Amino acid sequence: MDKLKIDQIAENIISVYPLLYKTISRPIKHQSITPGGMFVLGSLKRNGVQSMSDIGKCLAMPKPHVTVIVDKLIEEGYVERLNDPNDRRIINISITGKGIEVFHEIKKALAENMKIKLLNLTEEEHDILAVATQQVKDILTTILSKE
Amino acid sequence: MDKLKIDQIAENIISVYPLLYKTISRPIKHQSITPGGMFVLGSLKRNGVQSMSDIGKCLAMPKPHVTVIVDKLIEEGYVERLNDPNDRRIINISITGKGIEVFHEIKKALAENMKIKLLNLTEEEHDILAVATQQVKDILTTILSKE
DNA sequence: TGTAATAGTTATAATTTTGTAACCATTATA
DNA sequence: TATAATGGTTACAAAATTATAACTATTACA
Repeated sequence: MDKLKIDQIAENIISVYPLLYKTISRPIKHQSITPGGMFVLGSLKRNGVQSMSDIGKCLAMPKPHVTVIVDKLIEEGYVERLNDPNDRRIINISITGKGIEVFHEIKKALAENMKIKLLNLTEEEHDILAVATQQVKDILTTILSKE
Repeated sequence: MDKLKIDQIAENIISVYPLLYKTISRPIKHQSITPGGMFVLGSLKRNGVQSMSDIGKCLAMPKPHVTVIVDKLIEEGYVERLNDPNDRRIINISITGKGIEVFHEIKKALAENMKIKLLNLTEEEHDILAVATQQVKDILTTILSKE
């Protein structure tokens, strides 16, 4: 286990977060959705139907918080509750057409917002950023979905 | 401008954001510092002395919030106020030795926390993550340092 | 069957973040 | 000099996140 490399990863993550935050939080503003709601929609969009616990695990979010967020999303018609036929304790959450729509809208606003800034980059940097963000996403997802 | 690639970057960023936040916020808990305080320390550590407005701009944080956070950081002795000799309206914030210390402590806790999870990864994945986070950091920093 | 474990909700409180408006001191400018 | 603009603080309210504990319903298992 290379200690130096882990320190570097930690350092990078600490500095990247506020930067990401800056690029992401603005487009979400003015929408009828909170950041938490957006994350839940994103998780459902990526992973398909998920139980309440699954969502909490995926986003490292406490269960009561998931309940609150899902309640609000249902109120807006962005997701719906489904009973699990095999285990009646489980409640599966499914994103609706309207939910997918609003998710794309926000993603479009985010892309639009980024496009202005990305204009200053070279084609090569675009490629690097596309691959690098994908890799970070994949690996962190793997790490955090365990247990 | 490759629209598809930008969409992919936007998509990745939306999914990475909550994951990063969770990896950061957990180790910070139980410390005498909030995520916001951590971001301010990080900004000062990377950019050196900054005015209140600079901090707000760098972190896309409203000014009153910066004041509140800096007040708390000063209370703990992690940063200090410096008067600007050229413009008496400006107050520059400088990280102290104690601030650097606590920043490193938390980074160590973050690294420690990640180490456990990183154990499940291959050496190759470690390399990928180290490089990828570095690239994301560098490129986003470039983009956002422009105005 | 009886007990423990799991899935989810409810309620409540504390903390953090965000937003707004008013305000003072200082600087820039017409 | 009078006025506007800038940097920062204060005060307040609202929203979002986090944490905890108690609770119901269902399932697993000894």
